[in-house]
Amino acid sequence: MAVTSDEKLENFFKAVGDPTRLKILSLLRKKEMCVSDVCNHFDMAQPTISHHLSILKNVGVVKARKEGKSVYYRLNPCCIDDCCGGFMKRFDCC
Amino acid sequence: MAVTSDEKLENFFKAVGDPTRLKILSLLRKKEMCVSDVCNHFDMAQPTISHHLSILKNVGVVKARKEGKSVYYRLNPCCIDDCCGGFMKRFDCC
DNA sequence: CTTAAATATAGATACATATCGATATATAGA
DNA sequence: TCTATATATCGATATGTATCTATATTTAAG
Repeated sequence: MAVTSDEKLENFFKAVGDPTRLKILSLLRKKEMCVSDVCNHFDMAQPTISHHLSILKNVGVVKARKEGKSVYYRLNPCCIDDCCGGFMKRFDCC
Repeated sequence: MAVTSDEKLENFFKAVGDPTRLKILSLLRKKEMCVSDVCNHFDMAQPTISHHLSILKNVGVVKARKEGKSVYYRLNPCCIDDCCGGFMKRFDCC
């Protein structure tokens, strides 16, 4: 398996090293959700949530799917596997 | 095994989500190093490196040992295992 | 075609953090 | 004890980022 680059790891860890985004990921653990669903779990403006979702999407830890007026976000566990697993492997933690 | 808290994960990911600190961790992969050893690998002032090392130490991913005038830092793989492994487990990535 | 709803983008601002130089602290050696 | 070396701490500054409001974009419904 190819080694995960430092840059990818850095961006991934930066993305998940934020309390709001950690909570969003936990929300998406069981089922996909559209933006307004996610918003309902936070006391933040909608553009703020959109911004967090786009950061998560950019690193690949969530994926988006458009349906009608809504955009549904879902978890992409492969990304977590790649980054966390790759990081652990680098330090012989597995 | 106890679940790793969101706060611990957040601080761990914040700590490793930085290019300088990622590189420091890679340097410590094979052997422990004192602060000035680490400094020799960067084009940064010594207090900056000390600051990065203290962040890594605070989250537990490195440990420090004093010997004479020097302070030696070494990797603590258990912490990586806990955080990355715990995160993967949370999302059924293992 | 017009309106309403869902989401994204833009611009502004406040807060966090990375970095530096100066300096304090601790320790070994003369 | 005095000096030199290694590291940490402090205060200042510049850069990055989270957040907001306002607005643009897209799509469904009437």
